[in-house]
Amino acid sequence: MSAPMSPEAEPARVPEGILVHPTGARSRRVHEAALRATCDLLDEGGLPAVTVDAIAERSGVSKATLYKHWPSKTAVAAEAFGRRMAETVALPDTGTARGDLAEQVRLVSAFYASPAGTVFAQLLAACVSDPGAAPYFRVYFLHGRRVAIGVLWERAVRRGEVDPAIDVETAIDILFGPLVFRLISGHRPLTPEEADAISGAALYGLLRHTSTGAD
Amino acid sequence: MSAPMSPEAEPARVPEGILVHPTGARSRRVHEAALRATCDLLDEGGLPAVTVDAIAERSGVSKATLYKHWPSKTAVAAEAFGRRMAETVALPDTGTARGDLAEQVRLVSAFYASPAGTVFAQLLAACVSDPGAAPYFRVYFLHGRRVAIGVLWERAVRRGEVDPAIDVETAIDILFGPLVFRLISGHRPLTPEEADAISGAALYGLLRHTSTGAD
Amino acid sequence: MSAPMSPEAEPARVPEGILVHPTGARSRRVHEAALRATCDLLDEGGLPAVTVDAIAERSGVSKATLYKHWPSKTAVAAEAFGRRMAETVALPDTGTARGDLAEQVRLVSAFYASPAGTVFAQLLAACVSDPGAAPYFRVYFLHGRRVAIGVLWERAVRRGEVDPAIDVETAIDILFGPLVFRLISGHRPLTPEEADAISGAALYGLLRHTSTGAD
Amino acid sequence: MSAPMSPEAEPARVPEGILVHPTGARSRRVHEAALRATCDLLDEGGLPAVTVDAIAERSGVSKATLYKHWPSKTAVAAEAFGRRMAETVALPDTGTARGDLAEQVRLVSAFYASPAGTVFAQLLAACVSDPGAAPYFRVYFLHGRRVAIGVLWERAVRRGEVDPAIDVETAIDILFGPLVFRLISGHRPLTPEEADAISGAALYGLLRHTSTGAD
DNA sequence: GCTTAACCGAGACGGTACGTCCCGTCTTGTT
DNA sequence: AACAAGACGGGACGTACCGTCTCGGTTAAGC
Repeated sequence: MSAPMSPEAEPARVPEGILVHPTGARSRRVHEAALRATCDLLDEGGLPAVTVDAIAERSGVSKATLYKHWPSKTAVAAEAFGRRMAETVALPDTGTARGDLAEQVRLVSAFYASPAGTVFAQLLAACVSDPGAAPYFRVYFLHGRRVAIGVLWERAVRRGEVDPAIDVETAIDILFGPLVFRLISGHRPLTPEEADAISGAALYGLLRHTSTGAD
Repeated sequence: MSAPMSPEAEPARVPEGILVHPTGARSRRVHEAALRATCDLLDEGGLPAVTVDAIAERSGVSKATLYKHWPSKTAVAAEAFGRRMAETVALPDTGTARGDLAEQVRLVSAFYASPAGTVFAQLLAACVSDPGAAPYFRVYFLHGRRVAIGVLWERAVRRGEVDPAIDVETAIDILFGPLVFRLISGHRPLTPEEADAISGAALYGLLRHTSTGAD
Repeated sequence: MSAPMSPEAEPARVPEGILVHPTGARSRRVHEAALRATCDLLDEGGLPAVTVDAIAERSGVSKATLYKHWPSKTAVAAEAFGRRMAETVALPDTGTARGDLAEQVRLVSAFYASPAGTVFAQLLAACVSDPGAAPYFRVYFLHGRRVAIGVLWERAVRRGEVDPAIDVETAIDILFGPLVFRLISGHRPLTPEEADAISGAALYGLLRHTSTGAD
Repeated sequence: MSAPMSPEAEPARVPEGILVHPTGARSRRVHEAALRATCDLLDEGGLPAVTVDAIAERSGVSKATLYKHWPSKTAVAAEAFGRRMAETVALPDTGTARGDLAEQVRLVSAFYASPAGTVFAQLLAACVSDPGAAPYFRVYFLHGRRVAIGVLWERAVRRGEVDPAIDVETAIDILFGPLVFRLISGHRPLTPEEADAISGAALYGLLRHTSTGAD
């Protein structure tokens, strides 16, 4: 809705409108303690290990206070996961849009296949039954990712390598939606080969090319 | 035992390995009663309304029996939902692959945006944390859908309209993965316009086309 | 340990030893505001409606301040209730001790059966698990009542109508203890008829009278 | 098992109407386990030590099950306390009604002044704010006591020692109500001397006796 | 009239217990 | 033998108050 697009943009601007919670020195410390404990729990047992009671016990933050800072445990986990992952964003630069995008699809595919990818899937799934947590996931995780891909796309547009009529949002979803689909439903594996097949087909399109040329 | 999903892929072979449960006349009646009750519950309150206790009470099937037929409530819901939806599959035939596929993306997008689409999202999400239910969802729902799209794709391949080097599985995921992504994360709407933007970009590819023409 | 019985005994003497709190003009205003808010809460929902948070919000007095004036919310409620009820004490004067005491038992029984009687029971009960509040209840409520009955009793003693060997405390407990017992445990109703039965038996004793006359 | 309601009337007749809970061998064992654990907790810390969580942990009975057997923790405590105390009822037999009743008042006064008396007071008080528990307290504790006193009273009536016009319920409340009042409010001590003063005044009445002799 | 110290409001916080929900297992008795 | 009925242990939920503890901001007395 309103999230600023710059890499360093502070969430303090209240993106999505409602991620508000107590402020002040003490509250900030409490907030961080809860996020740190939640990260540990995610590492140890994924999202299922993240229960409100566990966060409270591990962090020393009381349950009532947790509910004053977040609408649900999923929201805490989304913020904790998003904040940590924000550090690990590294964009490829191969010289061509084709190369950059294909590489990025490969990277994201590998990420999804990793343990962190499992957590990503659990969070994504949890947001379906926990609408209050969805904004947290979008703001603290998805948003940063989409911004990063946006940089790649803009670069490609400036170079004239991609179709400028295509919205970046559409492009992102076409490249990564297939990976998400597979991650969630598990109907196909997430291997580098599959990643290349997907990026290849997405970049060049599904329709026959020779038909436009000659033949 | 289970609904045959397509001409060649018979689930009777116990696909995915473990969809077994008691047989016999009495058991069959019990099985159907549970599925019927589950359908009602899905209609009334979506997946959250489907609890083992509710199915048992509504269907007259005891909880112990339910656990002999299915590994979890999500599995029951997946089978119930899949069976019902199997009746409503109708493939477009516009005369061109481009038209058929674009229309199908529009239809699926509309389906996802409907109440049934909400249930679909809930089931998909539930499968993440309930691995035992995932096969049921694939066999009783996804499989039929993919087979149907496969028919469209084969037709297009025979006509020479699509790139035959692209695997049908890849094509399916590129066309519908973006919709699934949006359905789950809610970061973009599922309107007909968006559906067309996606199918357009997917069919023609993200890279600039003029490059193929001249230059 | 117990409250002095004299009519003029002012609470300012700090009976029971520990009913101390900040003084000064500002504090007095705060004190009154809290009592007023507590009275309102008692009217609206009885003692259960009296929570420290509710008093604070309603009165504008902060929780920390409340704890500087009273040891617990029960103490506030006891003082608020006692102060208000102090205005409503009216002693019967029928001409005979028998009539006065019987009428008083009837009046108290009716009071116990009224909404205010419910609050009385709640306060009495609360003092069991909140020893810090008991002095407040005794000083601000019970004391006044016992003093009033003491007036009746003294009058009767002077008239020679009652047994002067019986301590006024004993007499009070025999006349009103039964009512309190019923109020708390609810094993018998608090009707005027029952009140008369109790006062009658208490005044004349349980033993057979004819036996003393004849035999 | 339970306080006899009358020589032969079994509580199974659902006294007070609603003390129902699951039956069957397993349930009976669970019921007993909960009561035993509650007794231990009462011994260790009185009613405040009886929390639903504590009963559950100590007895191995789950919270949900506890709530299927009793409406509240107070009800459990009342039943546990009542059942245990039922064993300790011993009636005096001094030869005269006067002696029997005075002795009984002394005994009850001593009981109230004992640790068990504290628990009694806590239960009585708790029933005020927990109406669902009151029937349990009446059925499992008060009733047995009142029946016992009733035996004393009947004996006295048959002997012609007490006024037959006085209902036994009234007599009981006059003799023991004062003790209960003192126990709860703490305005006077519960010593043997006070007990005798009370029973003396109650048995002979508050009015002057010389009037019956002459005049 | 100006400090300055006591008092206050606002409210966040840790803690304890609550009563509920649903799961998956197990027992009992029936058909 | 398979089933209905349903009790049970377990675990997590979200809420309600409590009593304590910072923070700043007002008084209102004493200098």
